[in-house]
Amino acid sequence: MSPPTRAGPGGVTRSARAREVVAEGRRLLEEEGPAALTMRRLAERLGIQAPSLYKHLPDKTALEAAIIATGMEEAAAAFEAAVAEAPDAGGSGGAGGSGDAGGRGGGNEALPALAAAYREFALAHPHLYRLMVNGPLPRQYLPPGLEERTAAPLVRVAGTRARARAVWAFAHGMVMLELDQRFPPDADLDAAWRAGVAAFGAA
Amino acid sequence: MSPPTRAGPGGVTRSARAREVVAEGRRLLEEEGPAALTMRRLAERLGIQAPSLYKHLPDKTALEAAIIATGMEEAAAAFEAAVAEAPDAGGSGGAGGSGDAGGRGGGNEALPALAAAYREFALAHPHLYRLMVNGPLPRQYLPPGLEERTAAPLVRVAGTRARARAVWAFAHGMVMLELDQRFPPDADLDAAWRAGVAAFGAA
DNA sequence: GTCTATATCAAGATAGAC
DNA sequence: GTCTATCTTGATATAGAC
Repeated sequence: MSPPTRAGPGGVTRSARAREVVAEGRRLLEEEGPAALTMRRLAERLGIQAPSLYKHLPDKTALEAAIIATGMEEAAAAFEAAVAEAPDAGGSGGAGGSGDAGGRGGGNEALPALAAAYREFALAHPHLYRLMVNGPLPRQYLPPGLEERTAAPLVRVAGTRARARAVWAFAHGMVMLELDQRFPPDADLDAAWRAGVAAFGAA
Repeated sequence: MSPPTRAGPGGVTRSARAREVVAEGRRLLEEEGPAALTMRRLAERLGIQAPSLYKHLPDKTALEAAIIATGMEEAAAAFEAAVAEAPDAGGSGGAGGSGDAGGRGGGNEALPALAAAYREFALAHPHLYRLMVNGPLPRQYLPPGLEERTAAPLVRVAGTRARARAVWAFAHGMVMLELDQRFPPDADLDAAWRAGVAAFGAA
């Protein structure tokens, strides 16, 4: 029987064992942070020696790219669910195409829901989020279309691309400043989120 | 005669030589990025050996904190100038205190001016900006009041603290996403900035 | 204020046997 | 798929002489 491989990120075929390695790498990252994500520590957790990892992954950047891909899949699903469940929004699913550009007028709940989902994901996976957004995306190692899929819900809700980028920047900035503890300890971050969402919702 | 020292960051007295070391460290950082900012490379640029640096600075984190302080002073001055020069805004300078809270109504030019100054500073000093905003501020090593002074122009322009934090997040997010090349190469970033500034200006 | 010598640590990665 | 042995690199920092 042929080995149980599947198409993986970037069209690279990856073995089942490789997927286990990536999964353990993600666990290590999420539990102990980026500094702990070394080939040695990962091998230790898998009960093997570090050089053995190179039988499954070409190098560390491939490991990181694969971890990023798992995070983006999850984030995309969470964003899609948030928009789908919000009233007055993309209830028609993703098949409709370009017809319904929400966000016009006042009563759309999709933007707050999406903002909440974004914040929730980032705070639930701080180290993963940082890895995902730090520096240029390793696009050549990611499954085609994944980046677009992750961004799609926001583009739909925001109306225009310019607004989508501005809203993304707001959410990303809020999350990073919160994770980096740049706000005063007594700052009301819920209020800041509301202020931003209100500003973009009003226009 | 006593050595020409001055009060420095955190109230620590620092020698003239130490200030030269910090200045060279900043140059190194800005020219070659954070990975190049090592004690060895810094010493090399100064024409001395790495261990000699420890006669002037206790350790590397103190060096980074001192570099951050120089950046924050410059940023604060730039933000103050931007607000002061904008029409219908803080023309009365910084002495007036709490009286004029701009940003109400429609015609205020202070917010766009401040946003432009923020972007300009970050893009002119990308590595320095990253060092300044990456991770928690080393507040105990910074001159007292510097953080507040840097934030003050935005707080004045935004009206409320919640809005100030939201606007900061937007600007920070835009800058980080731009520096990290997370937007598509053909994205119209000026339009995204305008969309964000318009949203916060309209409310 | 600068030097030499050195301690300590840890990283990514390769070669080649089994 | 895993192992051992090893290479290569590079970092922060200390001790102690001058």
